[in-house]
Amino acid sequence: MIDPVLLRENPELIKRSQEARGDSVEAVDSALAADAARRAAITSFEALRASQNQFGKRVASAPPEEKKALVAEAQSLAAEVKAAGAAATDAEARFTTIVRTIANPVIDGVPAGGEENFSTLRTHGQTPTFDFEPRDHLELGELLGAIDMARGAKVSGSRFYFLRGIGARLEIALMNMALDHALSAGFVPLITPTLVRPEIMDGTGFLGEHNDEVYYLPGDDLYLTGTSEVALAGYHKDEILDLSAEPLRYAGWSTCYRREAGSGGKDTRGIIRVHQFNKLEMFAYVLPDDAEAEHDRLVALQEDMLQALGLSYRVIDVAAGDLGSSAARKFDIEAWVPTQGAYRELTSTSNCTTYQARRLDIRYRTESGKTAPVATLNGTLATTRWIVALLETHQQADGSVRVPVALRPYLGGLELLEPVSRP
RNA sequence: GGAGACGUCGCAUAGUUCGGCUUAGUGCACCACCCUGCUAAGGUGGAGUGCCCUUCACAGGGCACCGUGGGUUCAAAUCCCACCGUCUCCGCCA
Repeated sequence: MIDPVLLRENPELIKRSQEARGDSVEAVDSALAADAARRAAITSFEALRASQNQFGKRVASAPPEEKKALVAEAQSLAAEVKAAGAAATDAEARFTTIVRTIANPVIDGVPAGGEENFSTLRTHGQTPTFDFEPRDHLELGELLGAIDMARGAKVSGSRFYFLRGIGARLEIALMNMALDHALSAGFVPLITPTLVRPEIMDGTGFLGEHNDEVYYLPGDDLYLTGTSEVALAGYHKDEILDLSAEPLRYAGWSTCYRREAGSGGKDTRGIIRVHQFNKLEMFAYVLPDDAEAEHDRLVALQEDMLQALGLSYRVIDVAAGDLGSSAARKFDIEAWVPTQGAYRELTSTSNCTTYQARRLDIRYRTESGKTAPVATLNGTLATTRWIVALLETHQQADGSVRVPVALRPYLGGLELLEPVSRP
């Protein structure tokens, strides 16, 4: 949720952000009007309530023979209070409904516009070239006995798969490498719940524009999370954190579930876009003033990983219209996928500033002793999808795949993935 | 799944029987000051969260909050209902 004080004091800033995102600018004026109505309703309710409280004291201390008359008098006042209370509640709800449609104001420098309006911050590594016709990740995965899409579909439907043999080991290796990297950067590992309550899902902002993407279990009123960010953000819900010494940093390890509802026909081959995958996610709770520096730090950690794996990539500053409501800025790292001749997203890191924390009521104490919402940030450190870039980038003419040096310790020293005879 | 107990201001608790004397008492911890040659002990005072109003500000006033949400009532921590959570016992269990 945006800061209501900012809304009141600097609506123009929010309007500019809405404009850059391609979201409703009028929503800002509606929210201002709803805020004024809400405050007026609260004020009149509280005045009535105060007089009712006073009256209650008179009734309590009145002699029995006067009580009856006083009670009769109080009844009409009670009705007024009730009506005013209901009006205040309604006005509050209307304000909340409108204000929650307004996305986090983007940070200066974020490019305006939609998906294609990103700006490239930097690229790293030569895009790989081959003196043979490169195989795509699924063909390689099948040769290596690593990926089994057909049986995944048999058991669970399209966009499901089995990782087997070296494929399964590869994923575990990647996750462990990422975990070690996170540990050395001071992150606390957390294996998170993947089923969460509605208020947690809602608090993290995933029931808004991502609603169609989320698996829901009506029998239990629980949601399957599409990223451990949800549980990691919910972890400190309703708490006042001490961030004075240093930020709280967590590395969440979880399976992620996504319906991929709007992506029919897109990326149907292989494990690029699937309903279930594993991810190691970084999450940081920091003081608002430190958020941008932390954001840079998260990207740097991601780049370390991609560089260690010998992948060619670019870092992009995602355009305002492609941000998602909670993020004030988002950096994606996209790795080169040779057979697609394109960069594909491997990581994403968002600075949600105080937007997510305000909804989840996660605060810290300022120097004056007041409470204020913290800033939250999140970012990918490894996912199943990385296998795609890894296999394609390091493949050789015979279908074997070289293992990057940094990954070898996680595969028992294995240097080469070789085709198996019996897939 | 069944039966029962419980959920109060950071922690521990009182208050719930019989609704108003609760602006929720007490102890510990915390902060400030006082006192004592130092320390310990003691004394006095302060202190929660959110929102609204007045104010340049300092500050002041008000409303709400006793797990959450409803209800009854002139009035709810207290009565009623639902839900959530914790614990105990029983049942079930890949």
